[in-house]
Amino acid sequence: MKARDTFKQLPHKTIERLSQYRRALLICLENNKDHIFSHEIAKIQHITPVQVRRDLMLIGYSGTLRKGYNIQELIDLIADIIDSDEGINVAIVGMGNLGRALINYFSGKRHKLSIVAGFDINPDKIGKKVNGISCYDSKSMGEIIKEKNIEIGIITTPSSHSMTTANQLVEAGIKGILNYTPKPVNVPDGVYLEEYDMITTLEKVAFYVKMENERAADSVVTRQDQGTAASDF
Amino acid sequence: MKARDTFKQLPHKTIERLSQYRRALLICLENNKDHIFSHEIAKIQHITPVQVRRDLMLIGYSGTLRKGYNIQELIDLIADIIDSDEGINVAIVGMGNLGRALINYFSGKRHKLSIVAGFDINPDKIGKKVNGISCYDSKSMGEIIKEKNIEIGIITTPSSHSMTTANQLVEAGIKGILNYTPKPVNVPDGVYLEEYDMITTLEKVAFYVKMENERAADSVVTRQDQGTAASDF
DNA sequence: TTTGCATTGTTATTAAATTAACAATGTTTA
DNA sequence: TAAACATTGTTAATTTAATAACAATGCAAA
Ligand SMILES: NC(=O)c1ccc[n+]([C@@H]2O[C@H](COP(=O)([O-])OP(=O)(O)OC[C@H]3O[C@@H](n4cnc5c(N)ncnc54)[C@H](O)[C@@H]3O)[C@@H](O)[C@H]2O)c1
Ligand SMILES: NC(=O)c1ccc[n+]([C@@H]2O[C@H](COP(=O)([O-])OP(=O)(O)OC[C@H]3O[C@@H](n4cnc5c(N)ncnc54)[C@H](O)[C@@H]3O)[C@@H](O)[C@H]2O)c1
Repeated sequence: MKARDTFKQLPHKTIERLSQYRRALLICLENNKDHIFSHEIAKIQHITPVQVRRDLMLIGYSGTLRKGYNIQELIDLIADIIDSDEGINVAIVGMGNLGRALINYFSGKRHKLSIVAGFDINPDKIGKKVNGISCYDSKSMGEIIKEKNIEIGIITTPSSHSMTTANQLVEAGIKGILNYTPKPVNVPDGVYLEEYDMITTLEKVAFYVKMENERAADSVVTRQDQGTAASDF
Repeated sequence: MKARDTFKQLPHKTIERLSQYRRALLICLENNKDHIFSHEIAKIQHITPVQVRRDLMLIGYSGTLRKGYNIQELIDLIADIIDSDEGINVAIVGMGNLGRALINYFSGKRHKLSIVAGFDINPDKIGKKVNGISCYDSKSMGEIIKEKNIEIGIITTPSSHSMTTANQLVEAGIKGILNYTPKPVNVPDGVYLEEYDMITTLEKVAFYVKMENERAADSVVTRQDQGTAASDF
């Protein structure tokens, strides 16, 4: 069994954390650090040091006792695991507010993951460039995606068009889809799909804020109750 | 124990799914459906019907045998659980590409969750409005947040400023923070924090696409190997 | 030099989340 | 009317993820 085969069995959560560790490590590297302890990584990511060590164990990386992990080595290893050697090309479908924000954001950030095309149906947008990325007519998706060897599609159309767009992407031979619209899509087996839902996260925060508010309100009531009870004596 | 107390113990994942169920249900309602089966919800959300039924069991909702769940009722119940009666006010800090996209997106969508202010440090942005939302100077965060009773802050500043911003928000008495920058922040206990990392998700998609590519490549090799082996006979 | 200590790496345990199993029930069909 | 069926609701089992426990190691201080 090849080393990379063991990576296939990494827990999904570990994959996510590796991406996050790398981000933290890159920042540390900029600050001229060369080694880092598990508890330092843990602090940054709001997790436990054990979790960090366990993840690193799973990818077979060893640190140095009392010195920690070599940052550059670890970055390289993570790259080995999650990046693909040749890089992966990405397209954005729907060059609206979010699509453009994403393009601006990603431009020239990651070597191995590059947005190389945008698609839209609005004639005003087709043919224009955003941050150096051309916007093509959605109708030409099939050709462009093959021509530019695009493997991942990001959907940022209005949600009413998410399914059509997913179908077009699948038809064009895409391998992975990241759907930012709040309307989930269906794709056949073999196409990796991630639904990325911004409202859910905000609603989750709101829920726990609400819970905390109620807890606080309750504990005031409880304190009053106790007070009354005490005055009975 | 009040009914809402049982909700405090709902699994985190269930909270997330409730938000997603509601979204799906609202769409179904628009299409003039009035009832829905667990397997229909499941299909939309790419999960199993059992998961749906289990979640609904946890929130104590019962459907009708062979008829499914009453969509409106379920929407209302979910609202009871995750929304707060009075609504929650939200602020965006960092009125850049992402901040503006979020404002455009949220404007007039959810009653119970409204973005009511933006903050920035760029004089060109301060005093302007985006989609009806005023942009204030970050310096006045303390006052405005109290004045407008804002409980949740969304951070969309450059990542170099995420920690400063989080501190300002905490200082101003915010209850929950949603951090969209790739640089995690630290907040004291009692402030609910969610780190929302867009790169991680894309990198995750890329990882599984890569795995699939390698699997496909391997299986070609395997097939050739088998071919060779067979021709030995 | 020795003792204590910080830190890693790994196994064991616990907790959280998902899935499976199946009884209950009322509807439809034969 | 009876048999088959679709669907819910719930408990049990399984899987996945996180945490705890602790041995091993070698540096630092005494
Ligand atoms: N803006 C946000 O912050 C935000 C946040 C979360 C989710 N979303 C979701 O992202 C999606 C886009 O949001 P937005 O604010 O950028 O909307 P937008 O209206 O600004 O942009 C949508 C773009 O998609 C194009 N489009 C429409 N139909 C298309 C099709 N069939 N093929 C290709 N392009 C098509 C439009 O011409 C437009 O340029 C929406 O589904 C929204 O719900 C947005
Ligand atoms: N654009 C995206 O699609 C995207 C995606 C994922 C993550 N992000 C993250 O979101 C953040 C914002 O991205 P963007 O593309 O909108 O950047 P941007 O540069 O367009 O916007 C940043 C805004 O923050 C303001 N700002 C700077 N310092 C501030 C401070 N201390 N207080 C208040 N405001 C301040 C700037 O004036 C600017 O208006 C970044 O951290 C980025 O990494 C962006």
